[in-house]
Amino acid sequence: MELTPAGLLALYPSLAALPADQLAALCRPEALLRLPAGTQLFAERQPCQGFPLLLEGSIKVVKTAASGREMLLYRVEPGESCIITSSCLLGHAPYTARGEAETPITLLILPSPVFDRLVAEQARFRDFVFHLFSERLAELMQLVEEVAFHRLDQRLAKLLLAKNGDTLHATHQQLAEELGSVREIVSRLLKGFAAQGLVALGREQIGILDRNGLKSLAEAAR
Amino acid sequence: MELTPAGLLALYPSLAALPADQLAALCRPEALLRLPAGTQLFAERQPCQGFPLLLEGSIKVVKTAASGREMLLYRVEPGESCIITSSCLLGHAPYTARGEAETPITLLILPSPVFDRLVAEQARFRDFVFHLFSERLAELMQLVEEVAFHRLDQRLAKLLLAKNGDTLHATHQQLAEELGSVREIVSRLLKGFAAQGLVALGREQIGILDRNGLKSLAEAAR
DNA sequence: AAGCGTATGTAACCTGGGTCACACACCCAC
DNA sequence: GTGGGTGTGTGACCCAGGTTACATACGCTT
Repeated sequence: MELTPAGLLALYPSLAALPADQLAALCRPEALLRLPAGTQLFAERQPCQGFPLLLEGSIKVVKTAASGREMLLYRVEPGESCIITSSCLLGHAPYTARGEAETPITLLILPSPVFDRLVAEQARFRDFVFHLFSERLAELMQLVEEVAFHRLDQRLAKLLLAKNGDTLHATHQQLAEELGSVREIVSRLLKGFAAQGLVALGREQIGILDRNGLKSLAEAAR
Repeated sequence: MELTPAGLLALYPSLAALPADQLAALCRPEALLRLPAGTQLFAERQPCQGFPLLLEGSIKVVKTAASGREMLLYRVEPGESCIITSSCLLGHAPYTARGEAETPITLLILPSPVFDRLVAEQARFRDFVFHLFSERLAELMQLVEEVAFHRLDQRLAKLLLAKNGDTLHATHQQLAEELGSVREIVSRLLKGFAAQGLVALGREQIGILDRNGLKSLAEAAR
């Protein structure tokens, strides 16, 4: 991808206040960081030297249990920032989660001084950063509720609905890892869904047959 | 409580950069908000008109399930801010959790303009705010892990250990609500702890007999 | 002391979901 | 073809924890 100032602003309108020359400087190809899928982003807690903006691809943030089971905390998509990475910069908190590139990704690292100046001078950029934080907080609070109070079939149904498109490509193992469960259970539940005509199962793919059915299952009282 | 500038700074050193007169203005008794225990802070999502600093008391932030079961997400203590409240200000995110004064509390609301100016001009205050956010994020991520992967006895043991002091005053119901469980289970587990000589049970109180024992239980592989 | 409200004990039972141990089934490379 | 890797189906079993339904027990008021 060629990154143009206009393209950058389209993803990050809150950068609008940067002078044109600095914007151009950020867009130089050397400023971009391209990493292959599977890269571990902050497992090794290397000190991050800036505020990362995700331009392309997707990052998943994951907790790993002692047993080896995994669970997705959230994803970072283009237009967002991997605030968790920046948090070690901003908040000096040690994080225990793992960040991993789900796809090949392109990052733009806002150097610390640039970030500091933007936050200090640009109310709009500040709002953007605060917004990122509070979105994540809200998401995590929601996740706690779901894990603590909702049954797995409901969470699975919700997960299926969240993927847009009629058919979705994922292994049962991958779904289990998003939910913090194990493959067998996901298979069992999916079989149940299929028996109710909610989905059609195939190797590495799941066809959504009845969105409304799934939705009502996901929202059922208990 | 009489609030003096020195007292305020002791709790919130990051306010050090405020000019003396403004600091004094914040400390006027009229600026303080005193609320009785049990006050609902942002259930009704009244728009918050500033950034709240907690001076005295403690606030609990709680999720309530459809079934009526509750679960503590985190507490806000003096020296912190109820960022979640401020988040609706900063991030415009709708929150679904409930905030409640656990004890009588004293709040100081930083008016929006003062907050904005501090964040814009004072790197130290900015750091403080970012730090609050990232602490909460880390805590919530930890909580997700515990709820998803740890058994209740381990979480209960950890909870008991977290309270300092040898004996702790709480009903089983209250402990259950912190954990997102129910009274009977907490009673059952506590009975087990007592049988192992880890705790001594009494009406509305629990004596910690063997901290190390509890600790090793809390950290056991599974 | 009678009576009520609140905290606790506790047993029987149920169920969701995790574990184990397989059997297949598909796909691709050789 | 054939054989191995990767995904899936499935049944038997187990266990943590939630539900229901009580029985006490303690402490307070009247």
